[in-house]
Amino acid sequence: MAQGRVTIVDVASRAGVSKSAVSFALNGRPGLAEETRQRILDVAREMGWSPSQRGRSLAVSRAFAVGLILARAPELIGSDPFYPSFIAGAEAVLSKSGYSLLLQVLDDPAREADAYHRLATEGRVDGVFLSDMRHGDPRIAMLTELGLPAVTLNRSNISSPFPAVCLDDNAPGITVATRHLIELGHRRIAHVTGPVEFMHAVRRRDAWGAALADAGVPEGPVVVSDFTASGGAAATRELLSLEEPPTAIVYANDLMAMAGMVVAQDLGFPVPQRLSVTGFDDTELAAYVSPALTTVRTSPFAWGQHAAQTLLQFIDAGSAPDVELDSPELVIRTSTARPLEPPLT
Amino acid sequence: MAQGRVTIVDVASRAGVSKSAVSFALNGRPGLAEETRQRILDVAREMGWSPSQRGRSLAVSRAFAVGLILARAPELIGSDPFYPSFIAGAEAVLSKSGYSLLLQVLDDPAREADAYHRLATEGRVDGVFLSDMRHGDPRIAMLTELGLPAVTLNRSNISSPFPAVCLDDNAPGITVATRHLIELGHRRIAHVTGPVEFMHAVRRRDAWGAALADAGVPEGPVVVSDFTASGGAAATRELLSLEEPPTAIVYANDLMAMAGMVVAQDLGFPVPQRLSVTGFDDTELAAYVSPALTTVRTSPFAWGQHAAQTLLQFIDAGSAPDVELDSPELVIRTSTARPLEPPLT
DNA sequence: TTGTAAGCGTTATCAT
DNA sequence: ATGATAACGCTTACAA
Repeated sequence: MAQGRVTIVDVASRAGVSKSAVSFALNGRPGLAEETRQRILDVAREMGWSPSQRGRSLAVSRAFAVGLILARAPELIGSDPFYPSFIAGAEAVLSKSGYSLLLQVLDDPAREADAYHRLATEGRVDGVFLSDMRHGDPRIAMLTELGLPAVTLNRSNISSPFPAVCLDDNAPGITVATRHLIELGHRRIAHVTGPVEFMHAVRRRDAWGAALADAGVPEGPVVVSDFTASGGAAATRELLSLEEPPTAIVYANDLMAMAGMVVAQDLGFPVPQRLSVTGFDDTELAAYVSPALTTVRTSPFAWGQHAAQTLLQFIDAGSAPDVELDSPELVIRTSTARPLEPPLT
Repeated sequence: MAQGRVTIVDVASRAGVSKSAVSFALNGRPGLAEETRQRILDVAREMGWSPSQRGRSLAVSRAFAVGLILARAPELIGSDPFYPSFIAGAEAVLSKSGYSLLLQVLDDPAREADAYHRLATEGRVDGVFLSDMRHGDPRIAMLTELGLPAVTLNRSNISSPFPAVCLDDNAPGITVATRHLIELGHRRIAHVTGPVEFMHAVRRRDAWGAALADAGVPEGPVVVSDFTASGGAAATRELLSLEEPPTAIVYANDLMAMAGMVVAQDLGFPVPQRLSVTGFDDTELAAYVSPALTTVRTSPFAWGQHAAQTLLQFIDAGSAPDVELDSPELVIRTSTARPLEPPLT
């Protein structure tokens, strides 16, 4: 097991210099002969030394870690392709700066406030990512209070002292999906959304509504669901048993859309002949269901990269500009087609 | 923002005792008058003090954190319901002990060794979870070398100094799935597996083979795939274009199974009439595809709990017993049925 | 250009 | 039972 770890003094004595010289060499500070610096670095590598994060942390009052707290039900996270890619993207830039990611998944959302509180008071992280922004999100007040830097993934509806890194914040992805259906000739276009507490749920709903209004198409029915397969199935059943069922449904995510397509076909609404369907996320499976799902492809990896970059800059400099990432693209597959009967005009 | 944090000396002086007294009170050490202890704790709460994790870490040479490194491609992690639940389970016990989880997702598996190395030498974590165990897994030698405690999720095929926490290690889940098909009367049962470097892939393959052998059923064809939807689709196409296509396929995970079912129906093999299909994982969507997928339900949350418990114990005590979790259960839905033609006996 | 010494906030040792 | 005092491993004035 770990015999006496090699520390900075070992390296110093081996290189015949003082501790501070080693520290300077490591951190690329000026005021060291290039030759000495090189020698020190060589010795360090040779001895397999990397500075103890613990000593470092204590000395500079930094944790060299940022946090991500997910308060959704695990099942929901599990079926969301977003997080792993986001985390991979974030990690790519964090690790370059010697930062780590602390992840917390809470099965009980009630413990959320407590979790942020602990992260802050124990000084485990220097900042956090705020995802799944909610209406009047209480976390931004909480974090300002705690003095913990943050970056919000998209915006809440309240003003925030934190930089926002936005991908599809105004849901242009849904706009283009809805337009696609309109162009195909659909006039009864429904929407299945997620819990209204989530900003992205209402933003998608609004984008859908605005796209319809823009085209002078009457607003179809909306069902508020919960982003789960079971929720998507139930919502679809509800929509298709209306007196005038829609000819197309815009779902707020792929999972609900895929479950919805199955329900539709069971109820005698073959997709896309009698019902067109669009999703959101472009999960891998979306291309392999039948019919293949027309959906909106986002790039969570890039989102993670920018979010991490912005967070680090905010931590460092005390401020960082908002970032708007490129709009996601619509991937057109076979779940969308012209409606059977032309609409009455 | 956070003005000068309150430290242990503040509490000490306010309570009129020494630093060590406060430390003793906090950690419930003997050698303190009950009255003093109480007074100290009161003052601490009153001042809103909690000990700095940084100072603590340096003093006791512990990070109070454990690591999880995922070296799969993010897409693959994203479609795997395993990790979020596992992490939630682990977190549930870690946070009770004041531990945190450090997560790293590597898009480039080549950086894996380096990642473990850094985690260890920088002293960021006190131990790690080893998942996705591989054949002759190089990580266990690496970690013994580094002196970093670990817990393996299931076993590798080589001996290990680390405790193993096992769920379905010998793939009884696949055994029961295969038996289920045999009992239905299938005699040409194929298998689609994951990359053979992964222990769980070969264990599942072996379990499938053993179940067939046990029942005196000839071993069907095997296609080595990659746990992705696209891989599952390709494998299925391959199996169904054989001269004697199987009447049932045991897939090593749900994603491949769901993609496979679609391919089968496209190729004129309606499920379950002409082809029975079983999956593995019981993702949420499995119940909402058509036909609903018969699959094996595991409990990653419990796995996470036990793994964390074991890891903490191993870190603390230097040893911990292996744990075998309950076998997963087979969830029978509508993707499996009796084969059309009775087998020739 | 290099070395010395004083923190950072704990815990742990050892007198008192 | 209690209180100095020395680690822990690093950074950073400041002195040489």
